[in-house]
Amino acid sequence: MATIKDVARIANVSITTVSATINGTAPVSKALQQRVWDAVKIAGYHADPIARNLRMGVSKTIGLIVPDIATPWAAHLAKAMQRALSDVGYNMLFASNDDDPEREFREIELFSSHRVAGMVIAPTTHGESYAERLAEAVHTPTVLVDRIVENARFDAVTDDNQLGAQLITRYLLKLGHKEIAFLVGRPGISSSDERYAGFRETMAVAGLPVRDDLVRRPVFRREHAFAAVQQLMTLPTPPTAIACINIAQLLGTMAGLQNMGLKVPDDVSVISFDGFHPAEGWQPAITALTQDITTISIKAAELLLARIGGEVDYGPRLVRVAPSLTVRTSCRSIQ
Amino acid sequence: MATIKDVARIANVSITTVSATINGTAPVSKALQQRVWDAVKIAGYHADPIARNLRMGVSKTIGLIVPDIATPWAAHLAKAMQRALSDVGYNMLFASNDDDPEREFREIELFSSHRVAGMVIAPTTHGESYAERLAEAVHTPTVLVDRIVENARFDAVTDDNQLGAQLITRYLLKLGHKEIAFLVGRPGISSSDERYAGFRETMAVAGLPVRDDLVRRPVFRREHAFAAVQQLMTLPTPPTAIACINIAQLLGTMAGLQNMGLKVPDDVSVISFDGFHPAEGWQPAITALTQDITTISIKAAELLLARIGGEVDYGPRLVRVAPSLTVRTSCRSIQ
DNA sequence: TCTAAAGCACGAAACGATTTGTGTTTAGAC
DNA sequence: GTCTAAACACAAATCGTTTCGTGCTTTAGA
Repeated sequence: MATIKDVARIANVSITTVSATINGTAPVSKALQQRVWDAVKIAGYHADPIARNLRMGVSKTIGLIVPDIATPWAAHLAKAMQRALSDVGYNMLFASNDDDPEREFREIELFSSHRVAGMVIAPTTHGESYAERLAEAVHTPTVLVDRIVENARFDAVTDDNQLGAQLITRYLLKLGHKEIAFLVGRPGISSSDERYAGFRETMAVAGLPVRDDLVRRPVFRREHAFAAVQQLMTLPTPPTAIACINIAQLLGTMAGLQNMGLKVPDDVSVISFDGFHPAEGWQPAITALTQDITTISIKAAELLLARIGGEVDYGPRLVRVAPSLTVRTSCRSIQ
Repeated sequence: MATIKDVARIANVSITTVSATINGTAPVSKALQQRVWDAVKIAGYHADPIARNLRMGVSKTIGLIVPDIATPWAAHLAKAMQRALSDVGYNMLFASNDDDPEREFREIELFSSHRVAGMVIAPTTHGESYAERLAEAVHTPTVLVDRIVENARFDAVTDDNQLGAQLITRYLLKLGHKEIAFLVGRPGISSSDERYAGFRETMAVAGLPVRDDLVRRPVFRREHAFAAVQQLMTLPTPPTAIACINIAQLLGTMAGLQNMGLKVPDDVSVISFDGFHPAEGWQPAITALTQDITTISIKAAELLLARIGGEVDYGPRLVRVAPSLTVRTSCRSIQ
């Protein structure tokens, strides 16, 4: 590969001049600039990012860390993020950690040692004093997405869960549902907590009670939801609708209902906070919130680039992205 | 951060000795080794990968390039690949290119400039003289996955498409289907060609003709499949089963059938080469081939690491991974 | 006891870029 | 026709490693 030295030799100038020309960091006469650029073309020169990185202490790379890259949500985020960032000259490193905080922190360490310019993290938020550990581990511009970390000093982009809960709850109420089962996720996870709180609030506003026996928790794995559904549907007064916090729950719920021979929405309505619709042609089509992952990515990229640019004097920022309710056919009207 | 210099100072030895101790590249007396390791611990030293990379010309990083990271297939591959490689101390860079060869080659360039130790590429295989371009662009150990590039000088891991075609065709025949529609993909894409060839062969072996009007091509986007289905199902003698090469086709097919008010499998059976089953509880559950992505990843990692290790004297290797047929409920027996 | 070989430690030179400090022109003002 | 400041070009230092070449100590064998 051609080095800056080769270019200098071809253009018959010093290395310094080549660098100054390319980066525009110092005045260079028009004539020499031309010679340099010609030489660059001849040599087919591209500055070596590694050497530049070593000298400058920072790279044109962003690290993305998600709990599970194999989920549609994370895959979409990765794609959208990459698009948003490659446009401005960044490339991406990514890592997936199976929701294991230990692996997560190892990945942060790894990215840091590679001197990434910034990170986007969908945090696991598990383990004790998570916020402190995170603050200690991260020394580079970083924006958190999806889940909220209490007391974190980072910018964050997340769903407007309160709005989401309102949309879902009001929709069910409008259809005439009053006995609504709610599957709460892992305690301490912001999305779960906020969604549940929003649900209770909306029910309260409507003057309706929330039956304790219809709230199940913690339910954050398929099997939990599977089991919870069995119990719910054998109650003396079973729910007429089930609200799922996330996809794992939804999958467990559907499997559980099928296992009991119950049909959606004939026997019970199902709604989900986390969009999951395989495609046209499959039944049931789940009525669910749709997250605007593209917007989330763009917002996250904006926040991150601002921090990297260093032209910010504000504290941690929290951006809420509004979800929308996509009505399909998994909820029926009961009058 | 602590540098090797700090460690040397603390241990009161030269930088050379520290490096030799850590990497075991030169003999160091027991006593000094101890001092060095102690100093390493005290300083909390980790060798800077960037500096090492610059000096050695290679990094402990593998690049993964796929057409679309948002597909379940690619997401799984990414995850499995990362698991297989992080175990042996590698980390991953990844990129997604929307099946656009230009972006693909830019990504190869990018990875090369970052001096990745090797690459795993699910090639787009589009454009003229693709193999040549690839050979010219890639100068580092690389293994191709999924699609086959004719005349490529790289190791490759791909499905055993012939076996897959046999499994699918025989299964349909066993159920009594004789009028089988086949949606062929983009011409020149190995997986598509091989699958179609395998289908014809199996039909021939069974002594059955392949009706020309039931073979549709090229069909590689949803809309194509959507349109193809409309035509197929309005033929005087419509097919009793439709075989889809990939997920895009399957989705288009299902949408098309729904659009016509046709039920699967009551009105027509559907089978796919590319596994797609949303989850338990959804209908129809598509009978499809299941690829063993974990095995593919492990094989790819093996081939790649062998090349990186440099202890190989063999030419390009092609590993075929056998798919299995997962029977669900989208095909009915017709007698 | 002497010599050759092996073992061990180190200084210095890479790797390929950016940046600092220094010196040399050139242009404009008086 | 000086003088001053701005413009311009360059050599050398630097980032944190690995590695080559050199020389000093041992140790083993004759």
